[in-house]
Amino acid sequence: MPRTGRPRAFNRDEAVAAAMRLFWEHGFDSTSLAQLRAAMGDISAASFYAAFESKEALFREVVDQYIESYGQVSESFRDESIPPKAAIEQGLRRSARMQTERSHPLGCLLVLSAVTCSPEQNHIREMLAKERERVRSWMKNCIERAVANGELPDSTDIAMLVALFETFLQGISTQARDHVPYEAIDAAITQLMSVWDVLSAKTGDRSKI
Amino acid sequence: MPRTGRPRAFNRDEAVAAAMRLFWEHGFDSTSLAQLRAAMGDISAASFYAAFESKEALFREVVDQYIESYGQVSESFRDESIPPKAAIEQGLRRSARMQTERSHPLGCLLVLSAVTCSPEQNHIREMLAKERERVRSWMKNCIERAVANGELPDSTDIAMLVALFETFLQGISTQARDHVPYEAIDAAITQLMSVWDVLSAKTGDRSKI
DNA sequence: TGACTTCTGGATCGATTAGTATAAAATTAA
DNA sequence: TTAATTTTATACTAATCGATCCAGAAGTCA
Repeated sequence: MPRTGRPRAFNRDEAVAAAMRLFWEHGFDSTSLAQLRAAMGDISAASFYAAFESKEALFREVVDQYIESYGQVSESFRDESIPPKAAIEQGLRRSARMQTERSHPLGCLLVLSAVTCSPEQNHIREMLAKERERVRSWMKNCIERAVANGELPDSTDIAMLVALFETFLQGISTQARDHVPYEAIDAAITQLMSVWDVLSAKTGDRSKI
Repeated sequence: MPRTGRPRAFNRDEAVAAAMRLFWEHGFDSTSLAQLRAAMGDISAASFYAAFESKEALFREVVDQYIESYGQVSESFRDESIPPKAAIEQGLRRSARMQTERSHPLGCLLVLSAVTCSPEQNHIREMLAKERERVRSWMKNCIERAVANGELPDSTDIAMLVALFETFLQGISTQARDHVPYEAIDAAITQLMSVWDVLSAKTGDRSKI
């Protein structure tokens, strides 16, 4: 926030939002500086590099912004104010809804925008992998909480359940890209959650002993 | 197959296999001609274009080759010689195993190599989307067969079940890239298939009326 | 006003992009 | 041996890549 000097001629936040759209739609590698600058209000290269150090720095900013906005749907997975099963179900439904909205690119930016990239940009890919790992750890904690609560039996294969829900969650991105309607995915979530009941029934049986 | 002329100094099939590795790992856009030529045995640009018209034509050849080799794991979904449930389960398990093998890039080429790309290469993306659509139709036929067989009730929401299994199937690619072990995904498949029993139980109940 | 600070337009950087032109090399067929 | 055919090496396009330089514009502050 400079107090002196010539004021910036474009809105920085809007520019980041426009960049997010492009990275989300086309991925990091396939989004060019020329495209970015055009979408950010036809700003010059000098203006771009003055405001955002580099393409990579802008992308990191976009990822942060994504996590704080659209990515909030994943917060359900670590919401301990609701029961574990409801947390997972809500997280899945909100993710499916968000990723199929037509007001922005389809799918999840964290899954799609650098799942493949050139060897030089491998750290970008790893950065997104770390973000996915964060969500995975929330999911794991959520299921561990269910076991601790007695909702799921002690014998529950936690890694298996994490893989089950995470695989589905990540699959939503490609499904959304393939224009599978929200309603179909939402109905699939309902069905997917029935495995929770299959597992929890075992605890219920044991409690009757 | 030319009968005359100077013989090709490199093995065409091996070159396509090497190109497949690169496209699989880095995606269409992020794989450069220079990388391709280096991996294909340090062939010259002239040799490349003489043997494979263009980067795009090579990619199409790679996709065909992929479908006829690694992609065969999806054939289970349209194998009518085994019951529908077994067909889906086998397709998922084989896909998970293939995609987690370390002898080649992780995940599925059809899902990963052009899920994002530049606007100019959108037809490449659509080409892969069509291939995924083919698999989706096999899955749909498979489930329709189960309904026809009475394995699943007439009331079964087919689009929902297709979405359930397809979302999981496509999610395997990202899971594999994130180094989730095969064992976890395989165990998740076992659990996922339990929803089939939940649904088929309804038919079973009705048959007892 | 003038000093200071920041941003912008425009030209440009070297490197890399996919793809080509040309002619020699290496083969088969006549 | 010669003609026809195909691949090769080498050099080279024009365009684009991300990024930089510099001079001037447009502000704030003393």
